[in-house]
Amino acid sequence: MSRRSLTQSPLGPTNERAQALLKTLIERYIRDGQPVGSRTLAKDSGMDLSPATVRNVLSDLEELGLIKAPHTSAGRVPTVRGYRMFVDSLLTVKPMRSAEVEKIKQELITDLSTDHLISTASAMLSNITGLAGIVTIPKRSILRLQHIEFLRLSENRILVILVVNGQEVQNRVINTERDFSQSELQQAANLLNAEFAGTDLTHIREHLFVSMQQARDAMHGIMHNVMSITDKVLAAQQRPDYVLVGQTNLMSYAEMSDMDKLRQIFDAFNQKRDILHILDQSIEAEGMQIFIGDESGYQVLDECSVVTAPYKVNDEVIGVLGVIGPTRMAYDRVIPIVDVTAKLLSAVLKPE
Amino acid sequence: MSRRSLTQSPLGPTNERAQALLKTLIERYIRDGQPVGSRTLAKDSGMDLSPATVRNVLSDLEELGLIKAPHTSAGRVPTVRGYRMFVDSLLTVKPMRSAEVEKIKQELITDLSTDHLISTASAMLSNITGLAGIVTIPKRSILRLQHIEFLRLSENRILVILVVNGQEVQNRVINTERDFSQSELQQAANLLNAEFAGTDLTHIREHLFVSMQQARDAMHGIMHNVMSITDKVLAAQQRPDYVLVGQTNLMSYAEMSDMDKLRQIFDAFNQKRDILHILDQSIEAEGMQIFIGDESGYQVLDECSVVTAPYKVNDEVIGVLGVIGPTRMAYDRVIPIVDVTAKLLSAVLKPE
DNA sequence: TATTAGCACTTTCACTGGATGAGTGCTAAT
DNA sequence: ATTAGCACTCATCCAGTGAAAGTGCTAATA
Repeated sequence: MSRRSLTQSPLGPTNERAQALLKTLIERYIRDGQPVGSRTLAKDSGMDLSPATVRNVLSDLEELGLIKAPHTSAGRVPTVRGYRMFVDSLLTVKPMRSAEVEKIKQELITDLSTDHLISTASAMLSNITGLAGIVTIPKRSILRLQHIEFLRLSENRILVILVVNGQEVQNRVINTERDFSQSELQQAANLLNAEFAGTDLTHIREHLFVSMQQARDAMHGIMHNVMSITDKVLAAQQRPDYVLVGQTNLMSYAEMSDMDKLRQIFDAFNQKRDILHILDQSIEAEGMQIFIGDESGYQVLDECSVVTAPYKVNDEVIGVLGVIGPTRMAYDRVIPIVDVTAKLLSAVLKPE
Repeated sequence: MSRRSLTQSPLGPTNERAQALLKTLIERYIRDGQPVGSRTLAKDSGMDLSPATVRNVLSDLEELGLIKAPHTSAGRVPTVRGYRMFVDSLLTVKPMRSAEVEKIKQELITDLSTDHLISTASAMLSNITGLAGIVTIPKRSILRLQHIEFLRLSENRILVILVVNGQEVQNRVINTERDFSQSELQQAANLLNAEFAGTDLTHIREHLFVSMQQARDAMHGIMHNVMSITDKVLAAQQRPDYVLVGQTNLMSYAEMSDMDKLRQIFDAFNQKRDILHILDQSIEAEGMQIFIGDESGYQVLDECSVVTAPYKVNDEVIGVLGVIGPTRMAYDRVIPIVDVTAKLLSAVLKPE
């Protein structure tokens, strides 16, 4: 009995047929969003089976929790578990058309600043997939100081300009208790540049106190305050963030027609907290991740899937990108797109 | 006959009653979004009139194009012209609660950077009105150079850091034909800082060529290239932009329940072009502006109103803020909120 | 023993035809 | 000038109906 064999060896050769049917069912459902019935599936499968036979198989699949029927006389629809099996073992990915790859490549290499690069990548993802594209701001754990500069804005505010990794500039305004003259600041900057140029920011912080001791003796304690300022600057780490493009694409899908639901999703995008948490998991996994429906652990996204891939510099993961769309997205197309885009972005970000 | 007198002197004392009824009708409609009928209006007006009388007046108002009936047996709904008359001459604004004013003030003064200030202002507008808040990035026409700095990133890329107006920092990466050494750049920066600190950027550009002539003679033409770089930098003006907060608020309104419409509006927000054009008009007008429905000239916004006010520094308009919401927004509450927020933001931005 | 034809059954969907209610415009009375 | 009265119009709700789609089960079949 097919029912028992499927349970016993869900991937075994005995059920090739059941799996093939599951596959075509999901492909069909992804294509046009309608529940798929036995008759349609029998035709679509190309397996010369009668609808009745298909029905038996569908019944088994339903019992396994891979598909379900919205109501008695509708066709079947994949469940989260169904999609999971689909992407894990049934999916045949469609490689990207080389024209598309080329397009992304072109767009990315003509870009200069990191910030703009991120936006472009997000836009590319969104455009090509027709879903929402998302790219996190890279968090460089190796922040090699190239140049630091202090600028006196007013009596108790100092602008700190940090150039790191030969690419990025960070501006931070900090408040101080006492007034520093521009020449004092200049001195401090010179010292720091001489001492720490090319060093990782975290290293600088560690060594700062040692240097501070020496400096105090040598320079009448003037540097003491400056150093503590520097420490302040280094402590203020940038909070994680992302660039999201094309959320309006989601509005085209029927499963998002519920305004309340949609609003909750958009609010989650603005909130950023939950979304970032999902993306974080992809950073940790260091590989592609696919969250289907409520697998993400967030109720709001229970009709959404998230496909992510980390991007790296020097073999270190510094960010994540991906797409967000309805659970019935075209995984076979989307997965390579996300994958390739991550690789391309990694390549472009590679320090020269 | 009331019909004729209304046409002849639309603001005359003869029609105080018609105007009062129009006012209460609109107020009522703004309150609960349902077409208002003669019976309800008769009660609401507090004027001791029979529904029949009210009907006659409504008939007149409809003929004047101030209200219209969605269908025969529905009540009346204000037209754009009706809203226009309402805000122009019938509206009694509700001053903000001082607690709210205080809240905005607190939020704004605890903020440091200009960028963050803009975001906060936008968020405040959105929160208090329950609509979408929008604030343009200030465009300072007086960009007084405080400090310029060149940094060699690679053989043909230079990072330019501009500090202007003692507040803002602008980073620009430019590509050059030939390689400049850091010391060359340092020289150039020193020269520029000595010569132009405190000067307006546009002035600098004008005088740059004169200085260039002199410099060429004096410095063997090394400066020539640097100067042209500087010119390049100054030419690249920042493109206008805005911060929009709370677009999801719009999804609560029944008139936005049409997904297509909503999507078009959101797309317009992302496009930015049309929205910026509307905001520009408020810059030029130098005062509060209210665009009701299609008055904005954009089809997508035909069920939206935009209330804007410019904000200034030193009596010069440098940006616009406002809210976007459905045409039936609570103008009496919204108008003072936008007005006050603009004034508060102006105050906070005042250079020290 | 696996497959299939046949059939009764269920449920959605689209449509229909009142019935209801809200609101209007007109007319005639005040 | 105002108002009561009334016929009329539309949207909305509801129940009912028939068609379409699809299922599960049973019995026949290869």
